[in-house]
Amino acid sequence: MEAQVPKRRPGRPRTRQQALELRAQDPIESLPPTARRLLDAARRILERDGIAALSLSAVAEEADESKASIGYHFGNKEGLIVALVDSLVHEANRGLVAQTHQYPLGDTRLRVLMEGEREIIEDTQGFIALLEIFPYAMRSESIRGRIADLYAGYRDTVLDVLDAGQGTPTRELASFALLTIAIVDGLSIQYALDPDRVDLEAATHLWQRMGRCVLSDLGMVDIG
Amino acid sequence: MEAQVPKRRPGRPRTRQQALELRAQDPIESLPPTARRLLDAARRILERDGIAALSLSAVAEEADESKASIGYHFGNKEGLIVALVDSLVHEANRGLVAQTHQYPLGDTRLRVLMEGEREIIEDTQGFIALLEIFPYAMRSESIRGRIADLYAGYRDTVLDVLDAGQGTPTRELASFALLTIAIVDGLSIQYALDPDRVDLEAATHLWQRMGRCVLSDLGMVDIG
DNA sequence: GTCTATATTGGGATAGAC
DNA sequence: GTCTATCCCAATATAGAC
Repeated sequence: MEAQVPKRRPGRPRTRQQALELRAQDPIESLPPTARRLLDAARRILERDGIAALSLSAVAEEADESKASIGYHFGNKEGLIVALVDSLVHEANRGLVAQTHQYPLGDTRLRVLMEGEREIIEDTQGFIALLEIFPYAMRSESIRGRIADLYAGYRDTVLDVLDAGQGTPTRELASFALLTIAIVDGLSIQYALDPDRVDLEAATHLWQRMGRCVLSDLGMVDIG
Repeated sequence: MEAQVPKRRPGRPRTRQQALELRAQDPIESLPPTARRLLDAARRILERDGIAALSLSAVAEEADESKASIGYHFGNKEGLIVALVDSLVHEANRGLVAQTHQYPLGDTRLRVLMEGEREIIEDTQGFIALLEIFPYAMRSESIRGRIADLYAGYRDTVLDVLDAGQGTPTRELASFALLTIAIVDGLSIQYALDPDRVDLEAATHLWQRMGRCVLSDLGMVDIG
């Protein structure tokens, strides 16, 4: 009896348009019900108890399914984690896009983006879950590629906010997107480790000031 | 036969002076030779093969010692990892302090700090090792506290560079230190995941520009 | 497709000789 | 202080019945 292998293996998207399309499809909606229950259970365990607690037995019990069904649907543990990453990545993308695209282009949306960062940092769950997977990601080409694509998507979203996404961004704008994402991650780490000694309010305020400073220099936006 | 428990348990340093003193002592120099070999072996395995490969058998083999000796010297695996974190933390601190303190105060040192960041990001080994431990850290109070102290030390070092360390920093300066460290970590993550799509050169250049912009605003430094 | 039962491995811990 | 040998357990994977 052959174990089923993960089906879709989409190539890394080459253009921003392709990346946007990739973000649109839900990787878990097409799964059989049992596989979906298993995946949901895995996500709950990862976020509640961490990667160390993510054993096949724990997943089976949490999902109220059998251990063997994991092997059937995902091949092995690696396959389960790949699917889990896909689901986390999709969710994370959906969240960011939803948060920014409900606002009009330009000044307001940028302010929303930067102020929204603080909420994202305080809601560390999703990010922490990805950090827990990081050790796996650095050893598995397919997992690392998926997370790398997630980050590329994040950067594209920031670019969309800044210039509505047309054309090739300047080197400065691309760098600004890189830094914006880096700030979110970096602050999340320090805040998760030690919330008492990390003043997110002041930090995001200063970061906004720095952004305003350089963006007006670049002639991009004036959010005063 | 009682297992030996880790000896030093220094309280969390309360002042910047205490933090500096803490950074001065080497936590592994006082260890017996066998314990030291075990710890060095653990560090090699962590950096080479990741946390998943850090089993007691692997450590014993790499160190050419017996598995039981780990239990004797460190109590259990958790104790070994705590000691490992101490050693990584000490090393990381030494690196940053050495890099900044060889330069004169003020403008030059700040530029060195910011340009040195790029090297730190490209040399991801130490940071990746800490990230691999992150899942443990979030579940173990003593490990998390040690890493939190490391970050507090980093931030203090940045403050030293900015104002030579006297007095209580303003909220803005404290935030700047926070952001500086966050940038290093955040860029490291994106660079580790996908070096081809991350232009460190341009990103650090833009970050320097943003720093210059806001610091001159604050009347702190002019590194033009 | 799903389950029970089991094979097999490898990990962490420790007793007891030296 | 250090080693050998062993114990116990948890985990993954899979065979085979239904």
